[in-house]
Amino acid sequence: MIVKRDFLKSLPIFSALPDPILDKLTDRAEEFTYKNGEYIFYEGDPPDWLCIIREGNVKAVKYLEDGKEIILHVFMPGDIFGELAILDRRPYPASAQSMGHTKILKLHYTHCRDICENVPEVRMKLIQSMGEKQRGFVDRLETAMTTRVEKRIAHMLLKLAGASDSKGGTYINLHLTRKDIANMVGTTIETTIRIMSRLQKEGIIESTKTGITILRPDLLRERGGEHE
Amino acid sequence: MIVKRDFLKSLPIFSALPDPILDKLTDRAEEFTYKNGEYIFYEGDPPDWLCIIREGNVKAVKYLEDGKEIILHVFMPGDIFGELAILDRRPYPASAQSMGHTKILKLHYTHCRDICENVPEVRMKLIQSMGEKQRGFVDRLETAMTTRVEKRIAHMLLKLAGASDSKGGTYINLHLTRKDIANMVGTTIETTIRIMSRLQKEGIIESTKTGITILRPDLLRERGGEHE
DNA sequence: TGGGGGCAATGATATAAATCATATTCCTGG
DNA sequence: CCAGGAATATGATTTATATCATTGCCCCCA
Repeated sequence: MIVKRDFLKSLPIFSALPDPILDKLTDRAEEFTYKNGEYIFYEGDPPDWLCIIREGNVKAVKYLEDGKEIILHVFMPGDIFGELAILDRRPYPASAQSMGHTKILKLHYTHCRDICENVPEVRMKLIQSMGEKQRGFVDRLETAMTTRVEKRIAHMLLKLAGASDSKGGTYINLHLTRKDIANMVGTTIETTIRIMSRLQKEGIIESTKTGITILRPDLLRERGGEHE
Repeated sequence: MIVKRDFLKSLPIFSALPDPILDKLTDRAEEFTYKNGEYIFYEGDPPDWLCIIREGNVKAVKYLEDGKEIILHVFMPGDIFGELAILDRRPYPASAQSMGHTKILKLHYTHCRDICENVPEVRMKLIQSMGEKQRGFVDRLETAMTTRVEKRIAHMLLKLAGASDSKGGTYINLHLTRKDIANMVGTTIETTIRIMSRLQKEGIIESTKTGITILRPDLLRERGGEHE
């Protein structure tokens, strides 16, 4: 399985790994495929797996008592999630749900914990990625605390365009439904549809089946930043 | 300075530290005092210090372009903040501001980084505390994404009461202004005042100069949880 | 000791967004 | 290839909350 090995090697976290250890890791990494809407794990599950996205996208979701869904984060190909599993052994704080068809590499925590203990570079990378995540949450909170919904959506779109690898951060290579967007910014589907339609009519964004293009990042930033 | 040493020893993170290392650390820990509103550090500062609260409270704040303040977190006595300084060396993502009079112990990152490298127990504790923080953010986001302001406030009060060490989690030992509360849940001062007054009139909470008592946690939970 | 600035309180009004209601289109799985 | 559920769209109505405006209080310090 040369391809799997190369994929692991290509990840920043494992790039410094000596070959023999990498081989063993490759051996132990199990690949799974998921269909749209399937869960990789549920909130509260014992955190036994560290997951890496090979293909597709995964959303971290949480459900309120009234059934309302909150999307905490959208993971991209190459992203690692569930890394708390290795570091602190408490239950997953959210569920991980497949968006469309995905391929996920899973590593059992016992395997990578050893590596993490023994290879300082891997440990460092993992800690750095936790730091990244924390900064991501700060940003996420900033979005969520903004009152006007249009601002929240604008902020979120710009952020996603930056994260999704694309020419100049203007294309969001993701199939997001209006419901997804609503659950990311904490509003209703109807409001999201109205605002997205307005942004589209004004020529600021273009929304297709495959993704969203930000035609005028400048104007969108204005929407996201100013106090009207 | 026996007292300072004992204080450090009393912290979970340093409790496993061998005596000689603890002594050295005690020596290197500098104590500072801050008045209400003073900043311990600013967003964007180089993250040179790990801070521990000896007395008082500190809020982690961020400012939007329009000057609006967002309170990300309120730290309690014994809490550690700025720990990203040791782990990943990127600028602080938020400012730390003193609430009332505080005493802060500061450790330069070079000093504790060595300890962190060499004493696995300390490293573990630190990573665990990062995990805690991440879970805290998830919870924070959950609050922020709730639409009704009353729910958000109820959720936040219950959370604070749990964090603040008090008999049965019904007393918030903190001087929060209505503005603080507004900035924690992302609303205006007026709306906060109205909702807090209502909750007080209904006998659910009691607000005094020194803190807030939750008289009816059950009713508050209802407010925070139900869909009206 | 007296003023002044921050904080709480409250009313009136405007408005953004939730809610309710219905179509229409679009996929997708059988 | 068809049916039916999901997603998009749009209108009407209600409601929560932002916004504007004013007042009084308290406490801090000059």
